[in-house]
Amino acid sequence: MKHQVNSRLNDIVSKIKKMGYSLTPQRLEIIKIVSESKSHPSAVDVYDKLRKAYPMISLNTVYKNLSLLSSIHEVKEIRTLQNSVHYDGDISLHGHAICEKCGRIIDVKIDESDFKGFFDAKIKENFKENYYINNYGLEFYGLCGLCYKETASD
Amino acid sequence: MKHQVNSRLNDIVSKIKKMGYSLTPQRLEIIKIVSESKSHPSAVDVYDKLRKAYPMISLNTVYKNLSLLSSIHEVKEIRTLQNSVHYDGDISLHGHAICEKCGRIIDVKIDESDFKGFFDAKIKENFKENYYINNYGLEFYGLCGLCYKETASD
DNA sequence: ATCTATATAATATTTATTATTATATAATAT
DNA sequence: ATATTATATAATAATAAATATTATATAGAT
Ligand SMILES: [Mn+2]
Ligand SMILES: [Mn+2]
Ligand SMILES: [Zn+2]
Ligand SMILES: [Zn+2]
Repeated sequence: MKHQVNSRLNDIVSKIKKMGYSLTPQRLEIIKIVSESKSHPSAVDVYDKLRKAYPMISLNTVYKNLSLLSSIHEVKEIRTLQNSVHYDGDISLHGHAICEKCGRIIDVKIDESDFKGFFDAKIKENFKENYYINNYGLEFYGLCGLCYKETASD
Repeated sequence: MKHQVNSRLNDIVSKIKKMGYSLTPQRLEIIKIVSESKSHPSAVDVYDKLRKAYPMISLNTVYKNLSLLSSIHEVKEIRTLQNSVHYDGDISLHGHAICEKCGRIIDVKIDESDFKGFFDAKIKENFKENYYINNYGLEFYGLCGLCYKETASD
């Protein structure tokens, strides 16, 4: 719902400002696109959307800003098997189902209690000392609904 | 121990043959290297090791064979944040801790009961119909022991 | 031994990403 | 407001991993 999207946007924007980065129109637009998207776009996908509002935008600028957002942990990078990086504006706890054929990425719900019961336990038993974990990834590779149907009908 | 490594090698070799692929010396050597390695090598890493025995080996051949092994699910591809593909000859159930600074990949133990309790449950509740999962990924991103120490002493 | 299919090697090309540099704009101070 | 400075953007060039192409070599089959 709109309300949540906006608060997410505000969170990112205020973090950007607090950390001393300037808020340019291009940067704001990139933040909007990536935070509102549900489709895990690549840098080029973001670039293509941007060009409507900013026809002169440089792809480099997109990469720079997505890297910035990633470095402050406001977007998550996802790597599919067709080896380009995709960006997720939803940094909440969840996993991904990645289609090995078409590359489509869809969200997989994980709730907090699952996390406590599994990830947290794994971290505790595997990384006792001198190891700092600040992120996790959970992926299910296979065939998405569409590609599954195609394969079945061969 | 040696015995297990050899049976693993035999498994792959017989699968290769059964599927109708020919077993060339180069291919055998690549299978040996990747199935015996514990360090999750990249294609170039494998290439460099190969050159001792086969100075004329082509990098393309390495890529082709690693892709082949991946396609028959006898090696797993791993992507680090520095965006090159690494190969894991150990296809048993386990996760990876990936260092965001140096890219080092180390194994994280998961036992079968954990898997049943978590992955399997997630698969069942998220992918009811028309979705085929044949692989999973579990990663912990952070700083490895060495990089952690470095950062701490800054 | 010959034939045919497949694998390899050498080379060229593609594609995603990063680096460089010049220009423009935002934040800040005057 | 204007000038100053630091940062961001745009245009361009460079890098590096992976893939495609083609010719040669080799494995497996006849
Ligand atoms: Mn997501
Ligand atoms: Mn491993
Ligand atoms: Zn698909
Ligand atoms: Zn490290």
